[in-house]
Amino acid sequence: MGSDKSTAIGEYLQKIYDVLEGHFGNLDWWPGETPFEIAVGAILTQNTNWKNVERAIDQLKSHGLLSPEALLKASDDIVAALIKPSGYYNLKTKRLKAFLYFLDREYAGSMDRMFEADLWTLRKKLLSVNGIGEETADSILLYAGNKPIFVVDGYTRRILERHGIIGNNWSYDRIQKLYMVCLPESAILYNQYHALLVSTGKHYCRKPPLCKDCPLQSMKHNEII
DNA sequence: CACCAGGCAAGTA
DNA sequence: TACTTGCATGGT
Repeated sequence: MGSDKSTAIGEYLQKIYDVLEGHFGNLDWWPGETPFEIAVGAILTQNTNWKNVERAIDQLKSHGLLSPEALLKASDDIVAALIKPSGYYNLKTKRLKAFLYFLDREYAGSMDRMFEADLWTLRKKLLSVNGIGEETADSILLYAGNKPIFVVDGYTRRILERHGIIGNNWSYDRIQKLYMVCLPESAILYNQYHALLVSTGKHYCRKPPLCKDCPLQSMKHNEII
């Protein structure tokens, strides 16, 4: 991995990265064949198990609705029925449509054209879409658009908290900046790092006594913060 | 049976 | 600003 900004926290975050990468290897995220599919997945996976999201995406795909034009034309009832396994299906139908209207209005329905926009300007615009919050916006930017922006999720927060790196009241922005200030600006790095944190969160660090086989078990928490 | 999962927005004080 | 609640399926 590249050099850091030579702070204690920066070195610590890199150490975590190295340990996790040694354990999980190269994960090459996000599961999804096209940028649009990834954006749809980012919305559908809100507070939802990825396995359920896969079912929903498979259904959209098998009905030929995994393109902005097709999905925009499909009725809400049809979409809701197809994405049912992902939960909150009525709400998520509205959120998908809100994103589609935005994409159509601002970028003629083209993901490519959307990603030509300036990163932070685009982020702000995505956040103005109803149903797209910080994590969803950043997931779309990083995983669909290959933009160098760090994604913070529940797993990230939980792992950092448990290891004494952040407090329980740190804002999304603060955690995101912690990473982005300490680590080199790299979409490839941020992609892999977030994927590693999610894998860690899924398999370990679930309930408070840290499990013995957690890859981070050996890490010291030397008075970070 | 309870609890969780790759959140978000709207309502309340 | 800082809580609280609704949204919903499928797995453990």
